[in-house]
Amino acid sequence: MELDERKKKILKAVIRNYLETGEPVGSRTISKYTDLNLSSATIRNEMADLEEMGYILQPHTSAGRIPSDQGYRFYVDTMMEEKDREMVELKEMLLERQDKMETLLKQVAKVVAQNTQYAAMISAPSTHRNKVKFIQLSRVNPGQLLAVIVVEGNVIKNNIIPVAEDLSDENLLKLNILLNTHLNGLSMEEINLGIIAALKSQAGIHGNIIGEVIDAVGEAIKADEDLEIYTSGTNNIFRYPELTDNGKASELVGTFEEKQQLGSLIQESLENEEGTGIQVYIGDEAPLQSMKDCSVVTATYELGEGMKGTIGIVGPKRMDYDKVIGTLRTIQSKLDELYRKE
Amino acid sequence: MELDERKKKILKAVIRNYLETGEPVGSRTISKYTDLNLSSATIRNEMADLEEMGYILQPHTSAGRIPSDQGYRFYVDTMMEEKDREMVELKEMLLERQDKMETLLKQVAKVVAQNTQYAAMISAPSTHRNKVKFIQLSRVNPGQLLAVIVVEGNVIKNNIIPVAEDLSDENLLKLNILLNTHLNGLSMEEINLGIIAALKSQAGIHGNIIGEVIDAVGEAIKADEDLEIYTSGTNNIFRYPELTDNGKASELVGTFEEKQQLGSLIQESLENEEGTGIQVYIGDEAPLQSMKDCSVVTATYELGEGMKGTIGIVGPKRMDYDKVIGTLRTIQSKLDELYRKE
DNA sequence: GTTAGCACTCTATGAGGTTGAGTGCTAACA
DNA sequence: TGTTAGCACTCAACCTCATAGAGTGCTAAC
Repeated sequence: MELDERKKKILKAVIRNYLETGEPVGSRTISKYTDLNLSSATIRNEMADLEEMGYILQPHTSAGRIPSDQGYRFYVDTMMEEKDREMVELKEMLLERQDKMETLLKQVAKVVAQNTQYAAMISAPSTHRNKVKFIQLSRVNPGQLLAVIVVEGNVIKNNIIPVAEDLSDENLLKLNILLNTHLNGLSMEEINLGIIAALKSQAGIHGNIIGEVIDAVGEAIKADEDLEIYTSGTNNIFRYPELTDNGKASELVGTFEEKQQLGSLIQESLENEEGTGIQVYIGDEAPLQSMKDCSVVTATYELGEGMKGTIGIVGPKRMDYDKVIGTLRTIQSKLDELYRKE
Repeated sequence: MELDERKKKILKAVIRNYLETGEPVGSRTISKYTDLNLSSATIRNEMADLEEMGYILQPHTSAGRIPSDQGYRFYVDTMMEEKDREMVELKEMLLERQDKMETLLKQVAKVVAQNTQYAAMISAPSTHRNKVKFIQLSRVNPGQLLAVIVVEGNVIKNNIIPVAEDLSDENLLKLNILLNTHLNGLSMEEINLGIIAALKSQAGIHGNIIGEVIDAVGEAIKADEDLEIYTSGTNNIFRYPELTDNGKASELVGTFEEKQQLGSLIQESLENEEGTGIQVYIGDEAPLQSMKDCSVVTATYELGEGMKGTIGIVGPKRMDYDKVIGTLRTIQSKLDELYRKE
């Protein structure tokens, strides 16, 4: 069977209507509120076809139709009309420039959640590929060294390194020079065991203690930056009964609290990125079991210097895709703008 | 009317039973399952008295009794039998020592939530009163200085300071010495505008740029450490219908996500602290509107050096107070132990 | 002071009936 | 051949009513 123009129009009408009301849509409604000028009977025939083709389905025999996952997918892929979103708060927010990445991200998440009325999350940009700019070891206490590492994008890591034996000022200075000359300009990804070993052999005679410290610095650099993820508007899920019935809410809230779980979503989104960097996962398409009754829309953003992160929105399948995608696009461009200004 | 021994016994039985079952408790149940050997009729008379005195109440005329807030309060204050809690996971967890405060706190929250099956939160210890141990300014980029400040307890703060004009190596060194000699040993609280001004005048001739940097360091020290709070087991609230009915869940989840809101609870708990540092808020007693149908138990903990933080547990009023308080006490002592070992 | 007995209250449960939205099918129509 | 009016049918949602059962308060007797 073919999906002709009329069927498309009807499908679109069904989806639009269902997105608005959340109620199954009947043939009479379609017949009255479209410019097709067809009787409900004709619509019924067409709807039966659409159901057979898998685009819509009936919750029960005597109810109207609701879109199936396939129907949503078709809508998102071919029929959406993105809405432009003006977000005043966002503009104001970005005017007073945030020095702290954390604050910025939290605010973005909040604005997104408030604008869309869905649950939002945002991952801090990964800095693995950023280059080391500056390394410094200082003596804080006898027996404790402080290692500070700054990478491009002014991301700062610090670690306290316990040492068995004190280093002389002279050795500390040497070590600092050694570390900086060898590691500056390398990305954190590139600093591997081989490089660390080479460094150690260069340090030469000073032996054990220095070896220890170099190892610790290596560790500090490698240390899996624990995926920072911020969420906002988790409680928006309570606006949608289909996400809250039968204890589904518990699962979702759990997932949003255990931020690592959201990691797989971030991962997936960064990997599949192409084009606009916006992706829609409908129902089972999302990699998280707890979201099988949701739709998830993700967008990657870039803060320059290869620092890529992901914003995600989680809501019911009958999500206002147009609005959500419009919002995410606006955010993407604002963040881009923000970076360029710097 | 007086609360004699028999009434107390009956009250205790009602509360115990209700904590277990969550169902209103009838006179017959009490008559059968206590060692009082009284008929249900007698119990009924006593229960009528207890109701008049405000310790228990009836959801409706033909139902059993449930404890009132006053009843819970009486129970918590005078009749509780704390249960010793052995928490194997906790021991294991603390064996592999956590170097990062953040990881430690998250794990504690998780263990507490899992053990009690209520929602848990924990605030990072405040470091306002901790003394500055070490300050260092370094040049990262032309035009950007990195300020690293270490306070007792090895809490590290860092800030990038933009400078209009580059400082010479010599001046930077002088500045470092100046900052360390004057600020070391002071607590962050103690470093006020007066001290900063004195420092500036000491810096003397170098004038503007140095003044700017000193101001920025002052800012960095003052910068309200944004109350770090971690939560775990928020979704445990779904185990208790009385917290989930009529959209209450939404409010609670919101409060747990917006961590600042939990701040007032932390505050309250630290202020009212006395004795064991454990406090119970029943219903309206908690400072948060969203928790008016909950009970909240908080415990302050100390990681030495005056670093005090708060652990909180939020659950239904029919919470297993004995277990919760036992758990918190165990945690308190483990954390104390942990510090002593260091 | 304690208890047995009884009338009373109120919730929870389930059966039965009604309504209304919506369908599928058929036959007539353009 | 596509469209439509009409009709019988289905099913969830809602209301009502009756019943069972848990529990109470009160009274009178022990």
